This record gives sequence, structure tokens and C-alpha cells, in this order.
Amino acid sequence: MKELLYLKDEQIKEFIEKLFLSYRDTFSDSKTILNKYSLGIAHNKVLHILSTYKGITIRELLNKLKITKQSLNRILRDLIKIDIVTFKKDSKDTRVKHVYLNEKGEKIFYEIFSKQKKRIYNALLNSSAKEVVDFNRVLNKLINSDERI
Amino acid sequence: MKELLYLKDEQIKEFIEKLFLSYRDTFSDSKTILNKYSLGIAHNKVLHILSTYKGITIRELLNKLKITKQSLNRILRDLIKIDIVTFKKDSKDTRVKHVYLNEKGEKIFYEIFSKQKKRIYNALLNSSAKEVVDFNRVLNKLINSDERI
DNA sequence: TATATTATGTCAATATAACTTACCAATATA
DNA sequence: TATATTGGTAAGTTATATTGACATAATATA
Repeated sequence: MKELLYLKDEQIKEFIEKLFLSYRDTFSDSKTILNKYSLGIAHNKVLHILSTYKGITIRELLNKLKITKQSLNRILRDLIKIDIVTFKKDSKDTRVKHVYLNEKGEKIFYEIFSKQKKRIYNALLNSSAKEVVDFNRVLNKLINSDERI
Repeated sequence: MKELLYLKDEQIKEFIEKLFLSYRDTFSDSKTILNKYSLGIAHNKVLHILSTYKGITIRELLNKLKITKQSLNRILRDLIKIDIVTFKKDSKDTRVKHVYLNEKGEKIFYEIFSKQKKRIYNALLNSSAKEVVDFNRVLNKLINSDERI
């Protein structure tokens, strides 16, 4: 049994503020690169997911991003225009489309990611392995309150 | 000296994804209440800061939020319209305005906060005190890369 | 005292990222 | 065959933010 934890509202407010700041700053770190390719944060998020979940379907993308397919389509059209994504029909269910980054896409994403990486890398490098494990554990509890793919 | 930590890109990507999810979900938890008062996430953030930093000045608000004063003014106008903020001139420098939530404002913010609180509360309550401390420590390192007020 | 700077407010135009509503086609499944 | 699922698209709208310009009042400084 874990020891009891007494939580004041002020502490919880602090955590909410910090979650916002860590998100905001992590996604603003990459702005210079995004501007270079006329992309925005919305594209950053899609590229991130495409890089992690290779061959993800449109439906799964929508479930992860929790945006409408009209919004996603705007983003995908931009990515198609600059030729950094490819699609492949599912072999069994031909309605389903799998999305991939092509070589150019992987390169551009890595450029973006390198910027975002620094903040995380520095924070984790200045932490102990135990701290990182605990950080990850609490983070998982924060996001696993509701279901994901 | 802390033990060496080996970090793969995939692990860092995971952390970036989780930071996004924890932020997004925490700030979508309060949507029902915000809708009730015709407010949005931008208002939520300002109310949060006003609740934590009572009597904050406009300049400090701008520095915390990192938005333009035009954007902040739109938000403040809405808060004035529904009569939940008050202002007080600084006694020494009368250019400076201090912003406060009034009683109605504190009430509405608490309604909003109560929704957001649940996610954090549940995550932290299911964690040990040590885990929470480590979580906080890493979070601080993530956001203290650049200066704030 | 004259000038510069700071704090705040406002107008207009624009950008980004999302939304709602509606409709369509192809395919899969009960 | 009827219904559900996967994906695409169009029109119009909303929320949040931007840039640039201009204004006022108060304070700081040369």
C-alpha cells in the first residue's frame, strides 16, 4: 500500500500550470523549422504521429488527434502538396488507407524533432534514472484516465 | 553524481506525445463548464493565473501567457462583460493595473478547476509521494530551460 | 525641462487551427 | 439487402492568435 498523499488545491493548480508550460514550450521550440517549410503546430503533431506509428490509418490518426476529419484533411493536403507523405491501401479492407512519411518527410520531421528533443533531453539528462521512471509513471496515469488506440 | 541515463529518440518522442496528451486532456476536461459561461480555453488560462497570482499586473500576465496584448485584451473584455474581474491602480506607479477575480469570478474558476482537478488528483493519488516529488522535479527542469517571471 | 521609455488600450486586417452541417462513394458486414 | 464503416469534400463559422499602427498617460532619465 502506498503512503497517503495530502494534496492541496494550490499544488494541483501548479501541476496544471506546469503541464501547460511544458507542452507550450516544447511545441514552440520547433517553430523556426516549421516556418521554413510553411508548416504549423498542427502539421508537427501529424508528422510526429506518422513518424512513431508508421502506416497508421486515417481513422487511427483521427482517434489519436481527436480532431475532425475535415481538419485532418487540410493538414494532409498540405503534406501531400510538399510531397512528404505516401499512402497505401490496406490489402484486406481496401477502404482503409495507411499513411507513411517518405524519405523527405522523415528528414523534415527529424529536423523538427531535433529542436524539440533538446528541451526533453536536457531535462532528462539532469535527472536520475529513478526520477525519469517516476516522471513517466505519473505521466501515464495522467493520460490513461480515458481510452486511446 | 547521478547515474548515466541512456536515451533513445523513441523514448523522447514518447515523452513529447505524453506531454501533449496530458495538456490537451487536462484542458478539455473543463469544456462543459466553459461552454456554460461562453468561455474558451484562453479564458480558462487567464482565470487560472488570476486565481493563483492575485493582483497580477497586465505586463506580468502577458509575460506568463506569452501572447500579445491584443489577444489578452480580447479575453479581458469578455471577463469584464460577464463581470468577474476587477482592477486596481498601483499606488506608486499609477500606469500599472492590478487584476483580480471578484467573488463571482473565484466561484466560476473553482467550478472550472474542479473538473480539471479530477484528472490530476486521481493520477497523483495513485502515486507514491516519492513519485510525485520526482514528477515535479522533472517537470520543473522541462519548463525552467527558459526564463519566466 | 525636454525627451525617452513604459504600461496600457484600441482599430483593422490577417493567420492558424479548429469546428458544424451536409453530402458522396466505396466497401464490408450482419 | 440493409446498415455500418472508411474515407473525401464543400461551405460557412468560431476561437485564438498574429502584425502593424496609433493613442494616452505616467514615469524615468539626460
